[in-house]
Amino acid sequence: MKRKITLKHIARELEVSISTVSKALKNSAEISDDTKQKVQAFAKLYNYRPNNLAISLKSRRTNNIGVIIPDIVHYFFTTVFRGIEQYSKKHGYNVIACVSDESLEKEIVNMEMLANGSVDGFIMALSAETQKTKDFDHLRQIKDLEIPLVLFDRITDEVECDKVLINDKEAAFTAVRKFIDNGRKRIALITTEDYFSVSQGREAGYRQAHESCGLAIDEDLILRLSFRDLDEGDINAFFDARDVDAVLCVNEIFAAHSMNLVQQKGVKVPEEMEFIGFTDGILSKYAKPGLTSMAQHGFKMGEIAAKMLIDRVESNLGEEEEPYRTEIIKSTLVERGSTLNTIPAKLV
Amino acid sequence: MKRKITLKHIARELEVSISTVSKALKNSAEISDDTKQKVQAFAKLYNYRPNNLAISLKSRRTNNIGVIIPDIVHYFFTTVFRGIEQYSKKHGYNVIACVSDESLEKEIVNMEMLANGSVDGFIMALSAETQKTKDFDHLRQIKDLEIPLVLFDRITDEVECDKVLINDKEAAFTAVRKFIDNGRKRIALITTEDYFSVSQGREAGYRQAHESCGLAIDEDLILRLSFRDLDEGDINAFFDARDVDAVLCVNEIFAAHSMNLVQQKGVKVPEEMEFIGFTDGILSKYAKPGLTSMAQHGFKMGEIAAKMLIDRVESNLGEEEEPYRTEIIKSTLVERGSTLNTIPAKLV
DNA sequence: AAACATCACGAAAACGTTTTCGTGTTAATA
DNA sequence: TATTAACACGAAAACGTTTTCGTGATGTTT
Repeated sequence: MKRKITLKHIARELEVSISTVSKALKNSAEISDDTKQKVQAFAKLYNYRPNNLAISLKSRRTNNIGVIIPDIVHYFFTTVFRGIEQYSKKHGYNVIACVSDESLEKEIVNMEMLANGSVDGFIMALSAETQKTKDFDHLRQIKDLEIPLVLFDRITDEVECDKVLINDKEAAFTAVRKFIDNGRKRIALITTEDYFSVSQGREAGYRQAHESCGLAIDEDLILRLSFRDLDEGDINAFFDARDVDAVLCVNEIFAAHSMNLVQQKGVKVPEEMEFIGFTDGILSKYAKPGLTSMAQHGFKMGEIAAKMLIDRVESNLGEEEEPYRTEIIKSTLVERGSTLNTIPAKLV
Repeated sequence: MKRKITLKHIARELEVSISTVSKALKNSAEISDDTKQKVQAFAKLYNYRPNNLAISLKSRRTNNIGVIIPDIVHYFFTTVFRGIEQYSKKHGYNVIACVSDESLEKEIVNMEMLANGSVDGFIMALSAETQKTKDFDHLRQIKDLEIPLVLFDRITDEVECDKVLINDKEAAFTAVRKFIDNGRKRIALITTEDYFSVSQGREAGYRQAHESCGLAIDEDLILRLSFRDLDEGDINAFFDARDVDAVLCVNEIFAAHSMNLVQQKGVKVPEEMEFIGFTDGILSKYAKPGLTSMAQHGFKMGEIAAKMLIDRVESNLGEEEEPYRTEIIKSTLVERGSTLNTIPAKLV
C-alpha cells in the first residue's frame, strides 16, 4: 500500500506547522483566510483525506458497529442486518459483520476480536449454543467494559441491556386463533429444541390460544426438530402417525418443507391442512401455495436496534445513564394461499 | 466507555518502563524471566488486551477487509459473504460489510469511507448502476492508492485486478443443451437488462448452445425483466403469447416465480415445460417441483476471493508485484423435479 | 509613548503501541 | 586490575491526528 498524504506532508510543503494545517482544514477562526485558502487548495489538489485510525485513536471512537449473528444465510437475519447497515451508514457508522455459526465459542472469539478498540458497540442475536448453555460471561465482560450492547430476537433475561424483539407469544396466539376460527381442531406445532427464546415464546402463545378456546392440547402434536439438519423422515413419520388439520411452524423453512412433504402425499393445502409460518421471507412468497406467515419485520428491527445502539454510544459521552429499554415490534399476519378464508380474489 | 488498561498503566504500577512491559508481554529475550513473570501475571490479572487501533496505526495494517455487495438479501451474495467471512476470520481478518443497494453513488461513498485506513483491501461485486454507466473511476482511485481489490461475479474488463467468477457461458450452454437433449425446441430465456456481465455471459451460452445444434434462435423467446420489480403481468403476457417448452432463467427468483405462474395456468412442470434456474439456493430447493439449477458455489467463491485478497495484502509487503489472476469456478448442474429424465427414483 | 487586545501561528502533549538504540551493571576474560 | 561481553532495561521516535496553551507581531486605545 502506498503511503497516503498526511498533514505532515502538507505542512512541510507549505512551510507551516502541522497544527496550522489541521486548523486550516477545519476552517478554524484562528487561521487567516490567506493561509486557509492555500492549505485547502493544496489538500484538495492532492486529495488529502484524514486517516481514520489516527482520529479514532485520538477520539476513542471508531464509528464502527459490531454485529454478531448466528447465521447470515437465513432471510430473517439478513433483513435485520440490512436494517442495521442502512441506519448505521446514514449516521456515519460502518458495520463489522461476524457470524457465530450458532457456536458459543465463535461468538466469544468474535466479541474479543472486536472489543479492543475496533468497535463502539455490539448488536447481536445469541447463538443456539449460547442459549442452550446459558453461558453469558462474554456479554457481562462487555458490560463491565461499558461497551454498549443491543440484543435482538434471540435474547436472554439474564443480561441487562437494550433489546429488540417481536411479540412472539401474541403472534403465535394470533396464528393459532386463526386456525381455530377456521374450524381447525388438530393443530400441530413444528418448533425447534426448546432452549430458543423465540420458540419458547411462540410455544407459549400456541398453548394460550388453545386454552383461551377451551381446546385441549395434545402434546403429541408438538414436533421438535433440530435446527441444523431437518430430517425428512422425522417429518413424514410425524404426519403419517397423526391426524392433523393445521400446522404452525416457528420458521419458514420448517413450513415450506413440511408443506411440500404433505402435499407430496396428496394432502390438499389449504383445504385439508392449513399452514402458517414465521418470517415472511422469500420462501413464503414463492412457496406453492403461498405461505401465510407472521411477518417479523426484520428491516425495522434492524433499524431500531441500530438506533438504540447509536443513541447509547453517543449519549455515553453525556449525562447520566439512561435506563435500558426493550422495544417490541408487532408481528403482522400476511395471508396467502396456505390458509383458508383469506384473500378472496386470487390466491397468490 | 470505560478506559481500558494500557501498557502505561502496567508500567507505572510495576515501576518499569513502557518498553519493558511491551517486550515482556511478547516474551522478548531482552527481558529477565523475573520481570516477564511479574508483567505477565499483572497483565493477566487485569485482563490486558492491546488496543487494535494503536497497533494498526503503527503497523499500517488494519486486518479488516471491506466487502461491498449490491444486495445482501439474495441467497447468492449471502453465501459468498459467508465464504469471505469464514476464510477471513480464520486468517485473523474482520469483515466490514457494505451494501451498495445497486447504486453507484453508495458504492463510491462506501469505498471512500473505508479507503482511509479502515481496511486493507476490498472485495466487491459491482452494482447494477455501475455496470450500466460503466463508471469505474472509484475503482481506479483505489488502484492508485495501491489498495488491493478483488472483484467477484459482477465484474468488468475495464479494470485490472484479481477476479473470481463462474463460467457463465458454459453453464448456460450446459443447461440449454440439456433441454435440447430432452427434445425441447422452443426454449425461452428469462434474463435481466443486458448490462449485467453475468447475464451477458449466460445469454451468450444460450445462443451458442442453439447454434451448436443448428437450432435457430427466436429473439422473441428472450424476456428481459427489470431486476428491481418483476411484474407478474409481463411474465404472464410473455407466456400467453408464445409457444414455449423450456425456460432458462438467470436467477432463481425469476425461475421460481415464472414456474409458479405457468403452473397456475395449468401448465404441467416438467412434462409440458421444463425449468432451469441459476443459483442453487433455498428457493430452488423448496420450490414445487424442486428447481433444477446451475449451482454457483457462492461459498467457495467467497473463500477464494478472500484468499486472493489476503494473499495480495500480505505479499504486498514483500517482493515485486505478482500478475493479476482470474479464477473461474465451475458451475454444476443440480437436477430436481423441474426437468425430465433426471433423478429416477423420487422427484424431490 | 505606554498599555493592552487582537491576530496568526507554532510547540508540544496526548491517544497506545512497537522498535531501535543507548547505557549502566554485572560477570567473564586476559 | 583493566578490558570486554552479556545482560536487563529505559529513552525516545514513530504512526497521524486533535487540541491546549504560549508567544511574537501587529493594531488600538489612553
